[in-house]
Amino acid sequence: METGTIPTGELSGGLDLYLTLESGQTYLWRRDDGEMYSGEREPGVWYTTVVEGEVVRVRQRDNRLEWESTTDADPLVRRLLCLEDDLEAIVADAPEDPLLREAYGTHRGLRLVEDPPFGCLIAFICSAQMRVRRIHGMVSTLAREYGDALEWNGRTYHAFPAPAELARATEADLRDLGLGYRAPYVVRTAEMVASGEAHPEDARGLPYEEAREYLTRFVGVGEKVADCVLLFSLGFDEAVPLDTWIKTAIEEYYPECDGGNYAETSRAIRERFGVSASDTSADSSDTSDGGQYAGYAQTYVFHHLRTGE
DNA sequence: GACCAGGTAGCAA
DNA sequence: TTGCTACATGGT
Repeated sequence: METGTIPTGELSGGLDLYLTLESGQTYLWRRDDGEMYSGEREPGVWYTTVVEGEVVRVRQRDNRLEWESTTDADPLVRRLLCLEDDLEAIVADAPEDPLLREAYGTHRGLRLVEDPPFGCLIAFICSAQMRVRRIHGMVSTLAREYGDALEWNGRTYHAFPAPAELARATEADLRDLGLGYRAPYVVRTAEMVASGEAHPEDARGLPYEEAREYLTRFVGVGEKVADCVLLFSLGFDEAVPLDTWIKTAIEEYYPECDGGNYAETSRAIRERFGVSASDTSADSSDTSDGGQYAGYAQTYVFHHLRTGE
């Protein structure tokens, strides 16, 4: 077993592991006490995931992030939890806006995550019309039933299934596991990836809106789920998934951002939530749409409104 | 028993 | 394109 420690005081903007892993961004971690997404914070509890065949466990105690793993997981932990993001600057540069200020101010240390693309894709296909706790339950079930089991330190951990493993399932199988109408979406998308027809990773190099369009080719993936995959897996931190909570926020706080359809509303809210290019770069050759870090704002607002905390 | 949850596919106009 | 509606399931 390899272990390591990362002092969270050295991270810009700090880290709150509980908020980061239980704010509804990721469904690929499991809490040792089984109370993931119970809404109850459990200081010092271990969270585990399996990435690329390696078990990775993390916990936060005092001012340290401790990890243990089957491999040297320091770089992996930093990547999965976006520990290199300059969170202090992201918060400081965020637009002056009452709701954003309140959300950012209330949930210090909440970071984005960078999940493996396939697991993220399937998790958010499952997320349709579903509460976060049940999404986590579904993903855990898929891992238990179809994922590789790893024995380590006397415990069994299940990886999220590879595309080919999940593609072995039938629609009926997944309905029996409680996926409901999402069952055929999961099977067909797994088949698309397993066959090589398309892979969510292929969206990574594209311009943001093209990347979102690319992902909607997967069955069960519309614009909102595509935005989730872009934000929580593929590094598009300008993506703002327009879910029920954000739509409510737009109605109540930013009615002028309602463009009548997803694409236009998305543009407007990214502009509203993001750091404009001129704030972050003196280089006028930056051709991005702007809205940088709008996804951070989205994640804070989502968590803030959903939990009412 | 409604109502709702990190929506999407399929179809009509 | 835009605007319905059906779709599973479990919790409140």
